[in-house]
Amino acid sequence: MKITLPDNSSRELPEGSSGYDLAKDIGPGLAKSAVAVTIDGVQKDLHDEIMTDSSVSIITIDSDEGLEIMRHTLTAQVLARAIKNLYPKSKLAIGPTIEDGFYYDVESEEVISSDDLNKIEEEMKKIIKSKSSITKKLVSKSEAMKVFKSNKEPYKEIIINESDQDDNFQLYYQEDEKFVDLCRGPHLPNLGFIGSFKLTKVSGAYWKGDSNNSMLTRIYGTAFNSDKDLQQHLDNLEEALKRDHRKLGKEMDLFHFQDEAPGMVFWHPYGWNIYKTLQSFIRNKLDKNGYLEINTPQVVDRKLWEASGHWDKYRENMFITEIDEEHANEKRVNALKPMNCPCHVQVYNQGIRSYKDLPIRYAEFGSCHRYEASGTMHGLMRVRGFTQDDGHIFCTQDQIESETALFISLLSEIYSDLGFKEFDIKLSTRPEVRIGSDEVWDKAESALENAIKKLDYPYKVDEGDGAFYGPKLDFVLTDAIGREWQCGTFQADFNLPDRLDAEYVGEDGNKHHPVMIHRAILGSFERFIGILIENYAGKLPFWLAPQQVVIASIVSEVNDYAIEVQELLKDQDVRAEIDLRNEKISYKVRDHSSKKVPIILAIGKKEKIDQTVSVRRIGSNDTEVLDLKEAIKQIKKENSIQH
RNA sequence: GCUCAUAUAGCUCAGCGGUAGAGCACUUGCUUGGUAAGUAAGAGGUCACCGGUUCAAGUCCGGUUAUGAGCUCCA
Repeated sequence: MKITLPDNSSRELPEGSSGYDLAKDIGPGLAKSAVAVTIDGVQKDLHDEIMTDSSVSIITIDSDEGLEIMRHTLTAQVLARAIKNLYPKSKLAIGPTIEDGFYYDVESEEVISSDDLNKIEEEMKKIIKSKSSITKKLVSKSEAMKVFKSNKEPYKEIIINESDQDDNFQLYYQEDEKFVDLCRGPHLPNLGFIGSFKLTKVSGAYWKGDSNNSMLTRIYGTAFNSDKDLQQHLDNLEEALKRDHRKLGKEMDLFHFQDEAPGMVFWHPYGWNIYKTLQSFIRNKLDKNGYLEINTPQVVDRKLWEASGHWDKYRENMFITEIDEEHANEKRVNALKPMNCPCHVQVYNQGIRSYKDLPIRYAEFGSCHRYEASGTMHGLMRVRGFTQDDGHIFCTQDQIESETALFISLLSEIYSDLGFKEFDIKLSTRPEVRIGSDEVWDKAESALENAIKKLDYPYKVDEGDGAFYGPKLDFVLTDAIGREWQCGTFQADFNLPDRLDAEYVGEDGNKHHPVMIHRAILGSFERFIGILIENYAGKLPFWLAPQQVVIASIVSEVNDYAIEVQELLKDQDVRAEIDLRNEKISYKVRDHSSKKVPIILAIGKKEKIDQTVSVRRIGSNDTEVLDLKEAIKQIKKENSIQH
């Protein structure tokens, strides 16, 4: 039979040859590092027989595919077996690979906690030491069921039962045949290929990811082909930990949380300073882009939420308020707004709108409250009280495309100014359950799509992921360490204007419902500031930094000069502070460096006499002595780059 | 909301049945020092909250609240 290789060359091999035979035929080095094969695009075990002409490529251990197969074997054959050895009563569920690692879900009567990971790792090492080969048997559905019934593995039975295939269930065994796992394969040919690994954490996870199902114990691990790669990965995790905005927020004295108000931020002066700077930056951009800023109530009668549909669909996430009966002369139920949109429609509805008024772009730094489930909160990233850079555009269907284009260019300008040069766009189209005619959806979807195309941005389409009320665009930015954050959103809405009776008088003299577009660029200030802190590891760009310059005196006799420098900087709207403490300069440098102050100006006798300053920038160990006037000029310039 | 873990001084953490500890930060004294921690002394705690076991509970047990890692959720 004829085997075609990836470089389009071909070889003749006898029928029934395996990938291993092929590798051997090509060269001994390849045979040594081969772990699996791809036959006509499908991954197979290295020793699977090939019966017909096909195109085959060998997967080696050092390839990405090989690494993934190694992780897969590690979890399904080694971790699973180790768990069964240590916890014989446990039931195996599933054990897939994930980015950088793998996990295995098991049901266990005994509690397995992170303290037990060492013990499990040791057991895994014992298993690996055997360097056992891995073989498989192909069995029918009924045989597979029999095997796992006798092994008392109910989750495997469920998996087999729910499968639509009747034959070719793959059972993988190690040499001693004391352990068997059901698996789609492929696996390593033997355990000698297992590299360096570490179990990282243990947590709960629902069977099949459904919160109605029972909670299983999930054991996570990470694995690489070499110790070096593993260490690199662990170092990266540590680096991410160093950037944690909750840790930096404490160190930089930006904000805190406390028990009495879970999920609500107590902003400290420096943190609030970042917030204010960011807000005025956004406000300025919105003003220039035709938005009209408004402000609407926080506490609104349930009647409006009933009319908008939130009372029905969103109530479990709403903070509902009641007025103390003793003091109230009327009983009414209010809710803290979880969204601004219904209130924006109320503003729109005051007065009669003409098609000539459209588009109307309302913006609000809308303070919202949502009752998030307790386990979901996470620092500034997921809170219960937050402020959106929210906006609603009321326009005609024909204006959707031009509004989309305007929005995207505003968004990309803002992201770029904030240091995020690239972002991805995701277009979500009509879901199965939706309102509005197909004709309207056609029009709206193509309006969004055309706008992106004309701006020549790449985008992905997520079929069926739109809201029931209209298609949407999501904007995902990538931070300095490669993590993705969905921030911006642009959602057409055919529903709410109708429900809340928003209308305009058209050219034809008749009343029509406008399209309403919900849009945000940052998402929420709280979350975005969290993202900024982590992206910059606390070292915010000069214009965003809460303390921009600290003037540190080296000896007390120059304190008056330090104050003079501070005043000059303050005159230029620079946030400058002085440090006149009776401490050594190295102490002061350490202190302010750890607080991520962008510029430290050290001042001693020499500087006072020469009317200079010694400039030290965060992230640099060098200092530069500059003429005072020149330094102020430079700092002023730096502060104005983004505005 | 679910699983597991955690909660001790302003911060980071040790203590794990027998009268509460360290480092840093803070206050005071000495020190005026040239770019990431000078030095000595002092002050600082209902050991998250409620209950139980015990002669005796930060310490063991139960509950509550919050936090962390995941899961689920985030029209």
